[in-house]
Amino acid sequence: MSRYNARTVEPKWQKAWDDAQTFLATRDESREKYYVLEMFPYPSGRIHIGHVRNYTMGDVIARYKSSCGFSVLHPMGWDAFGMPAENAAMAIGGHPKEWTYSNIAAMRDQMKPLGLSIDWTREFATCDPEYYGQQQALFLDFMQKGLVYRKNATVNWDPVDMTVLANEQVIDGKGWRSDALVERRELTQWFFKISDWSEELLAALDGLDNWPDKVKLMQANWIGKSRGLQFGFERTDGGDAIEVYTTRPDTLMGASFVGISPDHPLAKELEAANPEAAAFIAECRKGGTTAEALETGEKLGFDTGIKVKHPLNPDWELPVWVANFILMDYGTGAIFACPAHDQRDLDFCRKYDLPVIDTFFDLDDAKPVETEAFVPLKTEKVKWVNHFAGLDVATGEEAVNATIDFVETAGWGKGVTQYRLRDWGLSRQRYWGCPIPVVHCDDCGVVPEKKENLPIELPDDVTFDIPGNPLDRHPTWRDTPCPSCGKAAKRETDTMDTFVDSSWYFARFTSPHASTPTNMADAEYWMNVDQYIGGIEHAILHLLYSRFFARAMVNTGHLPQGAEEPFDALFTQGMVTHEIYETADNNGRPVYHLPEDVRELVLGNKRIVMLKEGEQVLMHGDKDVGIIERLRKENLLVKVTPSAKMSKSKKNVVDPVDIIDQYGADTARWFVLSDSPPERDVEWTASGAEAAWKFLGRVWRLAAELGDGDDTDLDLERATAQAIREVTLGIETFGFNKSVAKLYEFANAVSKSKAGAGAKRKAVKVLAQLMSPMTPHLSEEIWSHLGGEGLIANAPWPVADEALLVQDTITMPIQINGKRRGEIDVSAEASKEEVEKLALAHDAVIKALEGREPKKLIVVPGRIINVVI
RNA sequence: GCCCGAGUGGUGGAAUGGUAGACACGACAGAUUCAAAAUCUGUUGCCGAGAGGCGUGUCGGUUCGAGUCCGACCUCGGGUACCA
Repeated sequence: MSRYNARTVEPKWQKAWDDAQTFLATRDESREKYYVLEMFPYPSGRIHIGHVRNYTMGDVIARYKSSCGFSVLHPMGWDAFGMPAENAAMAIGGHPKEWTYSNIAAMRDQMKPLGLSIDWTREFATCDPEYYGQQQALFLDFMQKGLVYRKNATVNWDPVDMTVLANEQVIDGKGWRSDALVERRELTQWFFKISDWSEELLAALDGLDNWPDKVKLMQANWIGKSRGLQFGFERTDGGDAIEVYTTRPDTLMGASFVGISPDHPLAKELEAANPEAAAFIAECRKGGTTAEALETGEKLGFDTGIKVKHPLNPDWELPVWVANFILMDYGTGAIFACPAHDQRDLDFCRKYDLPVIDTFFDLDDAKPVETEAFVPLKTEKVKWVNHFAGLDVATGEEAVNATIDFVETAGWGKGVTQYRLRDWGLSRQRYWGCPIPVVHCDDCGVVPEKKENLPIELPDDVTFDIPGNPLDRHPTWRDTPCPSCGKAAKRETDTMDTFVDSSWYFARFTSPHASTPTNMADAEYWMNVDQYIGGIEHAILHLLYSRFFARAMVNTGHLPQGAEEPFDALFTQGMVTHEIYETADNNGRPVYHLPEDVRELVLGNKRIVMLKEGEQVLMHGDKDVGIIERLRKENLLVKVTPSAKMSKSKKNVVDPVDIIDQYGADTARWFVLSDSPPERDVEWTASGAEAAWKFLGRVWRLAAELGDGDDTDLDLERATAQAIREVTLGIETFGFNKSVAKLYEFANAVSKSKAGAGAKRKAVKVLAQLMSPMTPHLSEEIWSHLGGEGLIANAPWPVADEALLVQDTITMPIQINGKRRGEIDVSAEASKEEVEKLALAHDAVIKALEGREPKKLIVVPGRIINVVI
């Protein structure tokens, strides 16, 4: 009896699947299709345990659906453009292209041994000219439909490196390399008109029945539909009125000042004319562009000296301030502040000594606002003070509507629906991305490139020794004749946001080598993605952009009608987290280390984590308290920060290759599916892999030691039927951990059963089948050992015998006052009255009643009995 | 700051508003062994000798009955438009 040897068994079955082209996706009109897709990975160079978890889940679905008779599409590719490749080129030399393709090769080599049921003939990388050339064709078609335009937008500008920084590269408002204070600077950028679809993208969320509610809620909040009032404040100096947008027009009587964004046209006028204003606005431009930086930073204001008239009382003048927390992108870039009912406005007014005026109170507590703004829910009734539209007691919602009606009738403002969603800025001043296929001509202006000239390929002869975009300083790449007039002209040097690459790859997989972005017949057959699987971190941007792209592609004839929502069902799996190990460089900035590069020792009750090299600093068997000091001096002492999402930049990643080498792919697969519910984050620890391995060994022995026979066993048949039902249910509801638990139970039941070999044989064959989506190699081996026909991968999914699932007696717990005090066995057909009678005859009930009548007797059929005394 | 989640034994976790802790890890005890590994069997939420009591982040509420529903809070995680 040989031991199960994954090292020889796994490659054997992988070769068998390859030879039989088991996972080749074919457009078979006679069969129903099933498209399962996991979010494709960024080729960082190594797969991590999170990838294994993600792709194993998709593989379980793909293999299960295939067993159920579907024609399955399960592709894989690489989200290959992006900053890390350029960073690597800067840090270690070399070229982003070589770095990326060698990473892809390495990761493919690490993934293949997992035995995933992927159709590798469809593989592509977004940095393949064949792919990004088609993306450029899409861009041109979008452009022709008016879905692309240019406007100014702010970027993070590093004044020392003279380059644009990504938000991630701005640390505490400073450039990551130069350490210089970052400035907000305006650049002309390319945009997709996603805002044309704001209402549509919001409304269509309702139809996404198989998406998690939390994702739909996040997207709805992100789109941020609001109804408010827009009107102008007349200036006392006769200048242009200041248009404001407010979602709380009902608080107009509590207005304290009018605030404008530092990027507001009026602010720019003042900047040119008034040195004090210019100094303040320069101050506002310091720091990064993120909403988080703006919201959490200190709120600063500047009194322009300009006054406006209150629209309801021409004698009431309000000052105009420039305030750094007002966004030019939202509404009109100007607001009025009502400090009594907005905490941020209140803090600002207290700081600059501006008035605070209450406009409404709690129904039974008319307490003036001091340091805490009164901000009840908009659905809560409040008591108004002198409301101009004649309100007394009303909710905020009613008040807003009444106010808009009042103002519209009076004619000095109008109700406006706004969306928070902004157009998608896709320009990046970087090399390693898809070139934007347009040409700048002195005579013709901005001209789209001709489709026959696509792909516009990136030049290979570039260097990364100095900061900035290598395309800008390339000697010849920019030079090209104008596609319109033929005169010498210059190429656009901006490349596309990598979110563009990932916004249509799912469509490209349906026909990955077509000479147009998609092939309609293939797209018609394979779209939509039936099950999309990926991280919750993509809940907003990637998924929203993809929804927009699908609409734009339907609009431009690249996808069929009905593909507007490209993902029928979405599952967001949790992240695999790990502690972060950190030391500091000479400038005190953090340096991160891989888990495999640190060592841990326990000194008394203290856990010390150090770099691997630290072992040399220590003496053999060192228990000295001076260790910490010595390690600190050598900068080998590691600071441990709590678990976070595994990310290459923080280096808190675990290499699954070790587990695969040691135990095999099936163990790794079984391990990542066990225990943790797929949607929840899981803290990675090394223990557990061994347990998975032991279990698989047990299942193998169970099969290998079986004799022959034609006996049957009713208990085993019952257990089999139950296992089929539960495991199937687990797979269909993404409860893989529950399927795994059920399989443990089933395997234990078989191994403990006293039934004959024939009965056990039947049970083990089903066990192998039920395990096959999770541990495909072991299952094939058992299947072939037990004389199963063909590949288990091609065997139809087992069906439970319903008759065996019916129970004739039920155990019902008896509660007394909600606490469990006993149980009774009743027939499944027992009437409520019979159950009541049996319950009242139970010892514990008689004892508790002491001869009295129960106050209440609750019988939930088949469930529980509660006696209330 | 704002939006969205999560919190249950020593650990990962299970539980259509209906027996809290399924299943597994670990630990402990035993069998086997010259011994160990492997394997197998059993015990294992906490307090208590026991009867019993207490237990799902904290506080409050709804209910015959709350891990589950509602309100407030605490902690951790994700997103926050140039990380992917």
